[in-house]
Amino acid sequence: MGGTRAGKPEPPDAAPPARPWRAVVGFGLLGGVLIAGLRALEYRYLLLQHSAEVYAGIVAALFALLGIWLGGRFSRPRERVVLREVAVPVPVAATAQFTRDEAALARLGLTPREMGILELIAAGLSTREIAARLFLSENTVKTHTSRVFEKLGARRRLQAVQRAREQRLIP
Amino acid sequence: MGGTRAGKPEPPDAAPPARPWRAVVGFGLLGGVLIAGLRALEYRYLLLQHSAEVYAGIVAALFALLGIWLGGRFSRPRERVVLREVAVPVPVAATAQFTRDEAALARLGLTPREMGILELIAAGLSTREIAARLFLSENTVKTHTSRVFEKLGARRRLQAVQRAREQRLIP
DNA sequence: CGCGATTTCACCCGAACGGGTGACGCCGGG
DNA sequence: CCCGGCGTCACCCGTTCGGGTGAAATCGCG
Repeated sequence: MGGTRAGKPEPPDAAPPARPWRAVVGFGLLGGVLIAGLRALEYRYLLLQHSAEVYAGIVAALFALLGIWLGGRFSRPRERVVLREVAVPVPVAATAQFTRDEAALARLGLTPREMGILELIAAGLSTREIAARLFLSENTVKTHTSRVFEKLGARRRLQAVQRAREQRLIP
Repeated sequence: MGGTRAGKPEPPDAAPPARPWRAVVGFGLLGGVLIAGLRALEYRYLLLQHSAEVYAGIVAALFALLGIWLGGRFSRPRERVVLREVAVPVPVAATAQFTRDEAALARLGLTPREMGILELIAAGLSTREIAARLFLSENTVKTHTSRVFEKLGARRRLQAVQRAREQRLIP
């Protein structure tokens, strides 16, 4: 994200702040110096017959270049929005309904209750939330989760979910 | 989101089409006309004693303005890349290898580091294990996970994984 | 009926996690 | 040059989790 983190409601970035005046001042100064320099040159080596034209030409060229640079610098952003599409493959059968591997379930010896708990764990619910949803005490839920863990050989909820997923017990 | 989160591999689209030479030619012509005009003026009304300075000043100013205008004209508009996800149906492909939804990633503003941490979390690793694998301090890992949580709006590791999965950030 | 499996609950303790704050170095852009 | 984003790390505090033990109630089945 461009600006602040975490903010979801992010209005398009405002125009860049760039300080024109600073450049304008520098611009003026530079111009003065240039003119002074040229004048000094002119007075020191009065060698140009038609100095005026050459003089003007040089000044014009220099200032034109300077101007171009400045213009490029301060022309308001003029941003061009480029739409880039990223392909996000969505399986035709996105709704491919999941079927539990009953064999694996039997092999692991997970009871129905434990299976239910496991599903809720996989759904990201905390022990407390599971207890609330199933009208159980938190202790009970913890007991079940412990059993699930040992049957799945997991030491953490996430491991359990991962194991269960690769055993096709949950989608 | 500053949209610009874009990928690094950015082959910037070719430069804007605008034809510079036309402007350059016009620029030159205009310059010539201007100088000619000023010269005529000078010859016609030989009224300026120190015409050179004034002359130069005028030319400088005019050309500077011209330059600014030109610069603004040709400054390449900076591009703002907006990612858009487009659903591309893919054949049943059971082994459909996973591709991350970069748009979602940009939208959420997850940094590469955070994404890496998220992947390891999803793999079921504990904070300590992640720290060990990435040669980081546990505190650092915790900081990253915290950020991941707030960006994903999750309060638990499992919730984060679940969110990430449904946003197609991880398989 | 008795036995084993299942489900329910309690308590305790140490480890892990979540949340907050502060700080430092680096880098890239205005 | 200064600012902001990023990555790194520390410390603290409260909560949750994981693990262990124990113990009821319930139920299916022989």
